[in-house]
Amino acid sequence: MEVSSATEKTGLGKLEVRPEEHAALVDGRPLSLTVRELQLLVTLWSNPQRILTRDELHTSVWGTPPRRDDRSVDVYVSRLRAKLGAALPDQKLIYTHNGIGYRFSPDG
Amino acid sequence: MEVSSATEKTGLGKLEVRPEEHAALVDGRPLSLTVRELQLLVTLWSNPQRILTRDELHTSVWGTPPRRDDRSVDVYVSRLRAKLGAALPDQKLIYTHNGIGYRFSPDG
DNA sequence: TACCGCCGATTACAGGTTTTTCACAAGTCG
DNA sequence: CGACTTGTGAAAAACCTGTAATCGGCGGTA
Repeated sequence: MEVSSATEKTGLGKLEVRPEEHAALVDGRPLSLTVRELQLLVTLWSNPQRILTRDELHTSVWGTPPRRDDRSVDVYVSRLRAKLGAALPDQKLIYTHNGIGYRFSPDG
Repeated sequence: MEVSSATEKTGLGKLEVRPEEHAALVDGRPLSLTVRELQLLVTLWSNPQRILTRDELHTSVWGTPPRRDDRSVDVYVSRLRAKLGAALPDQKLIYTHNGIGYRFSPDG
């Protein structure tokens, strides 16, 4: 039985993001992300280890700052987490910073 | 009852594509594909795991980018799926990426 | 402890958009 | 002619999106 070299040691798959190809891949296989989900992932992934505010995220994905009490960012983070979690169990990629926003950290 | 060695374990037949021979075979038996259907299959099959836009697909098969609101690619994907599905039940080969295009993934 | 308010996480839902599929007319070629 | 292919239009189905509603955890306070 063959396992990719990425998984055989760590048990963790590898995430690749390819904005030009409209794709996010886990072990070479594309995830089924919607356009918004991918935009959000690309934004987070482009700023690893950095805490992005909801304002920044909304502006980057939707083009405008969020209206007051807008929860779109949270909802899409949740949807993204669900799909990433299904493809990469045991790997936490998106961290919440209370009162501020979110952070993408590939390493932990 | 005899089954080919390819199917006896997995229940799944094997798809071969031979562009030079203008043929697509399932367990050695040629599918009855039209020229366009075969061109489309070859294009998809040549780019496994890659999301191809309608533009790319139309350009590859028809030689020119699609006109606005052209749904030819969708229609031929549908026809291709029907024939592949008849020959290879329980095998999903062509995935839709909403708002973008299609992807050929032999493995799942 | 019990209660409350605050936030983020998740689920539900309605509207809109995109894709899928079917039917048909026109074209091809023996 | 007869069988088949091709591209288009349109109805039906599937999916995406944004908002609202619900859930759940945590901290403060009495």
